[in-house]
Amino acid sequence: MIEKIHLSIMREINRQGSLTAAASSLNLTQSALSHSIKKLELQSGIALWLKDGRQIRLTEAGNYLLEQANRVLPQFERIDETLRQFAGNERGSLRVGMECHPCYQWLLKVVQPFLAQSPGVDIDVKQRFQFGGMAALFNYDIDLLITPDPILKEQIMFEPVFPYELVLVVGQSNKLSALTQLEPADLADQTLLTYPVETARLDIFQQFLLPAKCMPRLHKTLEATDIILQMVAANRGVTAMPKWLALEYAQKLPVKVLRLGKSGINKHIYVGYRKHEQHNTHLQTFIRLAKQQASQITAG
Amino acid sequence: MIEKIHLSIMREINRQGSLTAAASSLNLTQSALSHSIKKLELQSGIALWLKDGRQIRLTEAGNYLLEQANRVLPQFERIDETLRQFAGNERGSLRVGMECHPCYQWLLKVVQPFLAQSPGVDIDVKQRFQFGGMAALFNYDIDLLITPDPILKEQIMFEPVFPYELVLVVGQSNKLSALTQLEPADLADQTLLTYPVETARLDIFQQFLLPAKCMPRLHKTLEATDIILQMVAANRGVTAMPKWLALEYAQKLPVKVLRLGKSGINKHIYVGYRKHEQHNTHLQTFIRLAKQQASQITAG
DNA sequence: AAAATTCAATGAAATTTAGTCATAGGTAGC
DNA sequence: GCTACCTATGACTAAATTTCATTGAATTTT
Repeated sequence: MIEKIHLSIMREINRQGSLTAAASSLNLTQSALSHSIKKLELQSGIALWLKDGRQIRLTEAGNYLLEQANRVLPQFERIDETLRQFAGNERGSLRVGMECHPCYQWLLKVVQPFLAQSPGVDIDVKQRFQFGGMAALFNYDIDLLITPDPILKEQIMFEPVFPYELVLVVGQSNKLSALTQLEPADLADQTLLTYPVETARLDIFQQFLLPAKCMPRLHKTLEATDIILQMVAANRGVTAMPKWLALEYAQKLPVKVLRLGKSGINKHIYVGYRKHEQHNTHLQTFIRLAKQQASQITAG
Repeated sequence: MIEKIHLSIMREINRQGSLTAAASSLNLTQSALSHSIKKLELQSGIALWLKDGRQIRLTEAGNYLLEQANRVLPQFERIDETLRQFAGNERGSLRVGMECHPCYQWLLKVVQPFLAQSPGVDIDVKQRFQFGGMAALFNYDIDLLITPDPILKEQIMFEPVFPYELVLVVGQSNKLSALTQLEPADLADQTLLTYPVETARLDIFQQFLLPAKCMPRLHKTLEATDIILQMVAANRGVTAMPKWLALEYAQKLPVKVLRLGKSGINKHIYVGYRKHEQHNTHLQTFIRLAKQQASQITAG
């Protein structure tokens, strides 16, 4: 069977023009090379060189093997180089899972500087999980989970990166827009618009409506944040979202931002990762950039 | 540096799902494989597998290497297979040199059955030589030389494969067409059409005209046999060619075939090859088919 | 829950392989 | 014919790979 060393030998003898030169170029003695090629020709059962006195000429099979050497060896060199990059943390990918729909805008602002400063590292964002974000983290489907609802587990580490207040957004023509804060009962005659996820994961239900045993008149789900906001602006419903995002929309659309309850619903966005990967460079770079971006938004 | 064995290990562990299974599939002990992968990871400076208890999962770098293994290893398998074909004489190529323009038609009839019976063997025909066919044979530019004029040399072997008579072809409206044979002087008022090669290699000059110190009225050269014959048929000149070929044309065109001199010019086509290659299978196959084809033409 | 089974890791020993050394036989150029 | 250079070969050595024997750990079976 042909081995990589055989291809190297073919190439080097061809480059150098003689066994002796090729041998020293391969850091071998001439003797070693002579033994090697003899064995190679014996094993493959075919002459690769015609040796006429001290001049060496490739046979047809030898020429074929040389061509293959010139084709295959660069592939090995490329593999070596790429592995070196992996080892030097200059290459890799970070698979980010998102359990926080409105965070998408913010994530984009983290991804951009990350890609800029780590040219060899790719980012993949996943938003749908068959068994939830935690399971995805456990199963190595993702490396980082962005979620407002961390589940404490032994092998997973969570860090808060972004404090936010969940607020209600209503159209300016909505009767609620007269208020600055509201109580659960105020939603009894409203249409609530949310992302299409289980109510167990919607804080407006878990932390506001359910404790007060209230429900909105209607609950509709929509995929896209922009469309939800358009609906709210047209007074076709109300929605809950992080204050920083709501304020951004309030600049462009006729909507108003209301506090939920007296002290507001205050939450954090967390990033979670496998504990034993806490020293992963890409992971930490990403988290650092995430916190940085978050503080800019919070401050602004 | 990554070696072929490393790629094989990556692929086999992935295929088999465990070290133990991969080891036996590679005809190694589990221990050997364990040592190998440890060394590989140590050398490359990067973990290729995440080992959680007894279950093995590829890291990102490992997955990359696996992909490369699945890409590169088949190339080695292909190389092995091709070399095996070379060794078994099922592959190769025969570079045929031609110093006999009109033989081209005949050569085609030899090439066809050759290619049919040696599917792995290619034929390359060369007709132009910087320093002549013999030099090409010496320099390994060709493996076989087809020529009517063998030059006897120590290391080159020639065999006659095809006896032929050189005849003159004239148009039916040419005054010479009344004859059945002619003398050198008869060409004194004729235009002679030949291939564009040195007169030293044209037998009509060497063996017919020059000994009698005669010359044709005009000597024109043309590349293509078919065009030469068209010219002859239109009585724009006369030409010399092997009788068997001339007779073929005489069936299709208004031309007549004349003997050159009383007993005609009788020649042989020879094949020459390097003596030490006399047992080369492809060479002998070709020569055998050539003789066979020649005898059919001579008989017919 | 205990026992049995399967799998991977490890150190030491054994084996195989590859390489070196020393030398001989050729070829090309002077 | 001399010299320099190249390749081939056999004996020896060093290095690597592989095996053996054993351990510890994770699953599966009973």
